[in-house]
Amino acid sequence: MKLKVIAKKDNQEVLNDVIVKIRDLINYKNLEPGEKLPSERMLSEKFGVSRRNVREAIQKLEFYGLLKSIPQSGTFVAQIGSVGMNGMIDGILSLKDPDFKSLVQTRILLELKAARLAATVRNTKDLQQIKKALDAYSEKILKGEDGVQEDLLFHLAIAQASGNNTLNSFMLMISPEIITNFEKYHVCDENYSFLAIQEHINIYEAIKNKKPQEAKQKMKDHFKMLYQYCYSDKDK
Amino acid sequence: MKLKVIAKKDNQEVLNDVIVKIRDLINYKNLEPGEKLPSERMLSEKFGVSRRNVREAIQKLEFYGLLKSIPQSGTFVAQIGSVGMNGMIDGILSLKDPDFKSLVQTRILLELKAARLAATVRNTKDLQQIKKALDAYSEKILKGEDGVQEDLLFHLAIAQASGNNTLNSFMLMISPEIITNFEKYHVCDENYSFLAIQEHINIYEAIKNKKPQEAKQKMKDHFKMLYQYCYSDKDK
DNA sequence: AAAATTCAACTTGTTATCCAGTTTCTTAAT
DNA sequence: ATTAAGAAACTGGATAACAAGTTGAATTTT
Repeated sequence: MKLKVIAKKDNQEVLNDVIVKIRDLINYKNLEPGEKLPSERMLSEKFGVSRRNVREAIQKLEFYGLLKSIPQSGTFVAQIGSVGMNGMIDGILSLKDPDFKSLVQTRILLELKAARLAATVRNTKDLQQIKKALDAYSEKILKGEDGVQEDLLFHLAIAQASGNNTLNSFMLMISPEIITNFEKYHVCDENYSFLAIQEHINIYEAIKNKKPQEAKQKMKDHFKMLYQYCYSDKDK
Repeated sequence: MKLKVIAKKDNQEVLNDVIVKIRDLINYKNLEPGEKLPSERMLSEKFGVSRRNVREAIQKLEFYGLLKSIPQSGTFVAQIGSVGMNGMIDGILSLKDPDFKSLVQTRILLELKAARLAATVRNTKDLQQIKKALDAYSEKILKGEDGVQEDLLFHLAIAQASGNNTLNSFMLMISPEIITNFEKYHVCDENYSFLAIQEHINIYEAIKNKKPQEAKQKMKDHFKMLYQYCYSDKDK
């Protein structure tokens, strides 16, 4: 009979609803940067949702830097005016889950930069970490085993060596998705993995010798196969 | 007298502690991808922290794709092996708040790519949005007002037009930090803002005419001043 | 004996309650 | 009238209790 047609909105939907309502409230009340929002309790009552839902919405907006919660005091509008606030919330609401193609595209972008930066500012400890990951990968592949994880760590070590926090954290965010997709599509077959060892060595050497442009180029070579692979047939 | 020296660890610290303990537990128990962690209650008891702290840690690890919580069932290790898991958690724990320099560096990187992509795949609606933001910015500046937010929306519209979800969400993440820093350091003085109008127009035209390389170059020109500005004196 | 079923013990997610500071309004003293 | 002190009401955060649903073993049926 399915009488529950109306019932039980998805949690994601109610979260977005609350975000919209908070946005509308800020607009309606003309709340300016630094001003205080009504308390969580009042909002939950006004919106007809649980306080938990309100908290989730606030935390999400806090993640994107639009609100700022202060314990035992209140939740405040960040130093972003009405125009920016509305534009950003629209953007946040229309965000879709990333597709594999966009992931790879962005990953390559980040990694080329990371390689160049790492070759410029890397310190001795960074280099050791990269070398360690490189050796671990080689060992795995030469034993005929799967080296997806060691491959990832090699790239993460380079991101870390880049000294760019933002870039590094972005790399960490996309890493799991990359791994699972790689394993799903079996991107790294045996031939590829074996060739990749030398490519890794090339990248490592360039970083070691502090040659930014070369590091970038070697990384580009490394991704060439991946790029073609992803854009040939596996791109859905 | 300050007898509370030992007391009240920072919330961030206890969160990281719990993450470390979860990592150690996974290692100690040799939990493999797909296997189930002990329940939140058991973990909170074992670790001597509240269940809330455990939930926070799990949610953070879930954000980075390392765990997966399933309602009324349990929390499971993602399809990432021990090596990758440990490496990523180390990376997550050693993440520092991004500095302004790394933000700008990364922003420029993302925006050059976004401009190129937008010029390739933009549709009519995307273009309208960009135009709208462009006009709003011009209007503000010509009235002698501050246009930081409208400037941001212009760039966000391009990121959206790029069709790259990952890139777009990264742009949204760094936007508020960019805005507040800009306003703090008064990056956009009147002269700069006025010149920026023409630069925006140049970028828009290139995207409109579907000329990727030109779009990238115009974006680069646009950032030239910003780049120099940030790397001259304001770089702490 | 094997398969289907029931039920009790656990699981996460949600709601309600409590807590430790903050803020603000009242009140009293100067 | 002004200011300072104090208490009461509020606030976000932490904790505890509850609900909804899954799992798996014990039990019944075929």
